[in-house]
Amino acid sequence: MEFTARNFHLGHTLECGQAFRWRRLADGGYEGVIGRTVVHATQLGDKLVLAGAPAGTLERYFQVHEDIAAIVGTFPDDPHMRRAVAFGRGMRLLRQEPWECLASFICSAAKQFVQICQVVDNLCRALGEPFEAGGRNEFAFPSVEAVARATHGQLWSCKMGFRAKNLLAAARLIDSGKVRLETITAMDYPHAVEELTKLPGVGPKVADCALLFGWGRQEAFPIDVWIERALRRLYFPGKRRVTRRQLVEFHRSYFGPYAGYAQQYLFHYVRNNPQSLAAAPR
DNA sequence: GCCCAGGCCATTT
DNA sequence: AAATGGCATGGG
Repeated sequence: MEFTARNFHLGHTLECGQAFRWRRLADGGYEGVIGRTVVHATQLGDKLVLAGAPAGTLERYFQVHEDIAAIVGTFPDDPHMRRAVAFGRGMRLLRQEPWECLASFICSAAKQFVQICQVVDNLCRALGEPFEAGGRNEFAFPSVEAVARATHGQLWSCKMGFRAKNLLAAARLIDSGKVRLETITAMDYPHAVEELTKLPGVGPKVADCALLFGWGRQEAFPIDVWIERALRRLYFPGKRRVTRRQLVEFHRSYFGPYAGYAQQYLFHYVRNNPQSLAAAPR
């Protein structure tokens, strides 16, 4: 499957920390699992070659239709966002399967990207549906039911530590119908957050990640330690006692209709350029 | 050994 | 509303 996609940067897209099942191959391409398929992705300029899954699946997952230039054009025009956009040019948000995204981010709390990938891989090998691809055994991301029926010990052995009991309890709440992920789509943003945060291990940050990367909700603006640092040091330089509430008010009024996108560009930038936070540039 | 990592939660001020 | 400590694990 071949697409012509302008303003598309596969590397930034797959390595900016939004998805955890991709690995970079020696030839510069990427390989990852979407549903029950292994997908191979490579890029040469505007030419994007995606193989291994039906075209519709790939178009949706990679959001091929999105006009990144137009989205980036809505960002506030300030020095920090200009640098973030210059650094991550072509990065786009994926549309992941909501449960997989939610469960992965439950496992992400206070862990680094590489570690999260390892835990997610452990989880898939332990509880995911096996399938064969290219002569190799691969594993789908485990279903809600598979996780709900697992034992605490099985999750524990995936090296997710204290997150194990949260993931197990969350899967059981969803499996029993007490929290219904299918209802999230129709909810407005505040209700969606309220519903997701009923799940143990899901606070505002994890809920925002799931809503942004799984449900495509642009109002979602995950505030992790890096984004909090970025907001404070870049947009409130030198000010003491900036409250959480002020940060939320600021980002909701400042970043525009694609705030979630802006957040990801900023995150990717500061995460890979820590010096950008050392002394606030003007 | 220490500190921190794409947090959350209960408890305390 | 904000601070604090606990919760597991691994890397610098």
